[in-house]
Amino acid sequence: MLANRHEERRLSPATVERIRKAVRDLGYMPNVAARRLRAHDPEVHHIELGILTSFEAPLFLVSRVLRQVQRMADARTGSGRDFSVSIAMFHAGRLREMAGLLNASRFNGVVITNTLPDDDAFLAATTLPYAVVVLGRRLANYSCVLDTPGEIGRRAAEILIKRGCRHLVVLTPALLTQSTAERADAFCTAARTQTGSEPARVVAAGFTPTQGADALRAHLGAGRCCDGLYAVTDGLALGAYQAIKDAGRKIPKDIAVVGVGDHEHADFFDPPLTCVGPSNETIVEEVVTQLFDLMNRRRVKPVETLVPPSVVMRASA
Amino acid sequence: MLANRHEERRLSPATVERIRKAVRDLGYMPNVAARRLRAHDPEVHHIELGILTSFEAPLFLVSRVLRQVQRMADARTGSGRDFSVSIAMFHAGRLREMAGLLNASRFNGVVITNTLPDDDAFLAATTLPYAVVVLGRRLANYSCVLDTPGEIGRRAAEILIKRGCRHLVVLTPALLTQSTAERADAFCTAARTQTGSEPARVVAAGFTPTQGADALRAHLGAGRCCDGLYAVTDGLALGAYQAIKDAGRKIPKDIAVVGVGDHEHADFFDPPLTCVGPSNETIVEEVVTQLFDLMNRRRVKPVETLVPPSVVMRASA
DNA sequence: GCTTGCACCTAAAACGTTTTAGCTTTTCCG
DNA sequence: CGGAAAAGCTAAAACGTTTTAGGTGCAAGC
Repeated sequence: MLANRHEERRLSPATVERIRKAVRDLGYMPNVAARRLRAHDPEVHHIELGILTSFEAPLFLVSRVLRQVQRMADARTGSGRDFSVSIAMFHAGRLREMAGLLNASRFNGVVITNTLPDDDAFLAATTLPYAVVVLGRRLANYSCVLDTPGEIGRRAAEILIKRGCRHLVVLTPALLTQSTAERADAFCTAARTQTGSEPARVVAAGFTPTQGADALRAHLGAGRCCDGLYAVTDGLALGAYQAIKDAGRKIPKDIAVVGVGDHEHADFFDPPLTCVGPSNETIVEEVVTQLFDLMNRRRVKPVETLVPPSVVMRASA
Repeated sequence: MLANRHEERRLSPATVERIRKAVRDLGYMPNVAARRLRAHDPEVHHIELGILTSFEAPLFLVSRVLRQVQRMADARTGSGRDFSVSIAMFHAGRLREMAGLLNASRFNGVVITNTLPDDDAFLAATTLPYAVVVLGRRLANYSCVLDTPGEIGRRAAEILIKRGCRHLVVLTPALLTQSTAERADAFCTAARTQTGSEPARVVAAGFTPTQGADALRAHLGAGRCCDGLYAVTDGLALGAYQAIKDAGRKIPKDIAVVGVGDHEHADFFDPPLTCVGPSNETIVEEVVTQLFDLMNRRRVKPVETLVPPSVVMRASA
């Protein structure tokens, strides 16, 4: 019903009310696609960008990507172009069910992240016919931006070993993504070759601090010795802090801790968390550049970008 | 170009490549609105829901709202309905510039939050012709869900006073939203009437822990006495922790701290943060219920819901 | 009684895409 | 070389909405 334009169309209040009542009675729900099609100015192309992430994953990196995408979009808006940017979520492992992905009727370009193996299989099987950048997974048919989990794990081990730690522990969630698994493996390999002994693997039920604390508490409680910890996620590191303090140990004197820097406030942990992990700044920059390059056809073949890790030494190791 | 259906249409590879080249050369960008209009099954109504927040604001509450909206949407999907849910961001104070809001060509229903006064003025002036729920602001022409900042501030003061604190401080950002301003005022009023003296107001440049730490450090450094602190935002509380510890004081022995519980990990702060603030669980539930009620026309007149504060006593006060 | 202006109604066009059907051309096979 | 199948081309219809244009009826003003 005339998106709110009854005034300039000089409809009488009675008619407006009559229409409104009919709308209510019929339970009418307008079709936004039709409205947009009709309403838009034929001169300007409307471009829809999306950042696709799973419900389960944290939004720290995603929101940084969104902000950067919007910044680029704002810079290019005007002169026949006009962008909408949004975050959409899928149930982990069920990306294929997301409406409008396959028939390209929802986005002109997307950044996809936090996928599970099922999602990766889906993506690998069908090349989506628009601009796609995958963050954190290697898929041959798409442009990907990846951290280097092997190097991350290795450098985390080095930091702890250089401090003199000899009894290492790696704290991981039960469901490993490709990246976290590789980080943990590389950490163990590096530790084994340099100290001669295999680090203990402590497995938490999930990603939350509570789950991390529970897992580590059980490990420490069993009397195992531990003087250096690598947590593959900052949330887990935060839980580990609590378990360590509860056990009466000091960070970093008794147990040094290294995290990955995927938490907004890692430098306000107590003590501030030393991090070896993907360089978020660079990753975001790279992802967004590639997305726009793809849309402008400046690039046609998919590329794979490896972003070297960033190391931030703070007080925890 | 035929959303990836060249195989079943039996186009020769040569033609496909020719078309692809033409597409590239022309810089063609498909119109998703047109595609959707054409592609969708006439039997099923597609409903588009959005959560609108400002770029500057944290996503903690927003992501909880999204998850809850999606849960309701999933439960109602099927039998002629089909939902898409997304987060869209506007530049704080410039909500009016967001494309498709005024002409209702983007969403069938929205939750709006983290608005600034300019945005509120815009909303108050034009009644958007679809389902709208405003979170955290009082606007007569929309359904609103609000916390009770007055009560929050008052109870925060009570907690500190009951502990025996007499030299109170309230830590706020420079740009106050309606809620944070009311919280701080109520805190001061309650403190004044119960202790007889006015709390000190410490103003941080912004919302980040760093800014909070800087502001409080300056205050403590100036030798002012302080034994109880209320931070109107958890981010600020986190910064305050650092400043307090740097000054060699203990929490809560020397300075007790109360936050608001808007941070995901407030119970993993060291010591865990006592919070008096909006009850996120209830707020999210209420917002989403109202959104769906509006869309189903179960409710027609806007309502205003006040959500009483939740108090979580932890170790910091 | 005639004009004027207002409120309302109706029909048709337009937005950009995909699908369908029908027709023409090319290719393949014996 | 004839015929069938494959591939290509073209035109038209459809998706749901808003806008435009044109028309009808009614009241007010001369």
